[in-house]
Amino acid sequence: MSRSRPYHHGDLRAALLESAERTLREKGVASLSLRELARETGVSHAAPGRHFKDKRALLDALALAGYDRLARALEGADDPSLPLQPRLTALARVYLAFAAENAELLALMYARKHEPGAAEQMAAGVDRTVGVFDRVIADAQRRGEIVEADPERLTLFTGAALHGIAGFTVGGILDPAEALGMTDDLIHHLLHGLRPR
Amino acid sequence: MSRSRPYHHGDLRAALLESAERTLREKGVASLSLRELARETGVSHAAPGRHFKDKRALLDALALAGYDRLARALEGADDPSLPLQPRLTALARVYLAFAAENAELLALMYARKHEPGAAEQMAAGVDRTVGVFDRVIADAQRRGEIVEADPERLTLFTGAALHGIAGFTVGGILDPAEALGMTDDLIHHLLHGLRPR
DNA sequence: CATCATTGTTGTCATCGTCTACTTTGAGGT
DNA sequence: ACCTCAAAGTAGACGATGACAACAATGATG
Repeated sequence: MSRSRPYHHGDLRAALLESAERTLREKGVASLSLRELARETGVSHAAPGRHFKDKRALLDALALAGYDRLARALEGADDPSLPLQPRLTALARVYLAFAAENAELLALMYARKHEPGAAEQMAAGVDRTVGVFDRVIADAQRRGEIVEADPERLTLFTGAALHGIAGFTVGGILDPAEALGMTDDLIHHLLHGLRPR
Repeated sequence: MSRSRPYHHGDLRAALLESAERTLREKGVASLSLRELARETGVSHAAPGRHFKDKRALLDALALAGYDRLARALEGADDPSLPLQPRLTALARVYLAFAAENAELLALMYARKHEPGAAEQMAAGVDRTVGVFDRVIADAQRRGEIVEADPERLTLFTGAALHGIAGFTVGGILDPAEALGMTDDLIHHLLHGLRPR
């Protein structure tokens, strides 16, 4: 007796998200279709509509989950007892590794277009990620390890340096492994500047 | 007598590209359809196929044109007689302004997926853009204005800082005007580092 | 002026996202 | 134990899209 799948899936929402992330990783966002997703999951083509109002809603959910994973990884890798340079280098490595392993997802996370409601949640995700770096900068400034200047701006610049390198790897301009390999150097130049001392 | 348009358009390819870029700027890449483009241009839905094998081929052409404009702007703004800091600041301003005015296009330019053939041309576009910064760094290093280190890597880091900020504005995290306003500061910190001297 | 590659056109196809109407299911109240 | 009913799934339809094929107009070249 082919015990055909029960009418109700159980946790279709999670299954869809999981399948979507795999497709995203393997074939890119362009070839991610709700119908194909439904097929893979063994439900009808309209079933995803019960859990995601839109295709964008699904992508937003994916991005949100991405922010959560990234923030967790960063928070887990932050050791406040370390001096500035090694502390920041460790975080940079985590960020660049995440970028290398989740290139398409990261693009989604930083994408402009979101569902009206999700924009705020997205901002929260950004804040949580940025928060880690904020603390590092603030701590360092308190210890006099960093120049006196608007800390928010310093965080932004630090983030920009990382995000820029990540963007190069995502775009295929830079090999991910190579990017990881130059992390030490990147943080060194960020802290010491390009000018001779 | 409605002198109906001649059978041959004259320069459909250029017209399509122009129309495509306007749509890209106004409504984003997601709502850019070949058929809609054909309608706007007053040709049949299959006509674009004569000039662009693919939708991606059109997007690639758009990106290529973008690289050309960006490189021109940078090359035009580079004044080799200036000392490092103002020279680099001027270039940074041009880059950030381009990013602000061509957000969607820039995303296309840095996109991963390109038509097999176009990838090399794309790389050439990157090289030309990077070349400007390469020269600045090399000149400065020759004059001792910059630390002794692999110049290619220094260029990469400089580009990363800029690209990161640009990415933030493209993603809507940072206001374009605000980004432009902090250009001086950005270059200052890039050159002098975050550590106190 | 005949030829014929270019550049258009029309028609068709599979796929997609979304909507609506219908069906199955199972949890909660009585 | 039964009823009710909202949640979650299904089937079918619609309009739009990208791609392709077969055909038609055009105009440059010989």
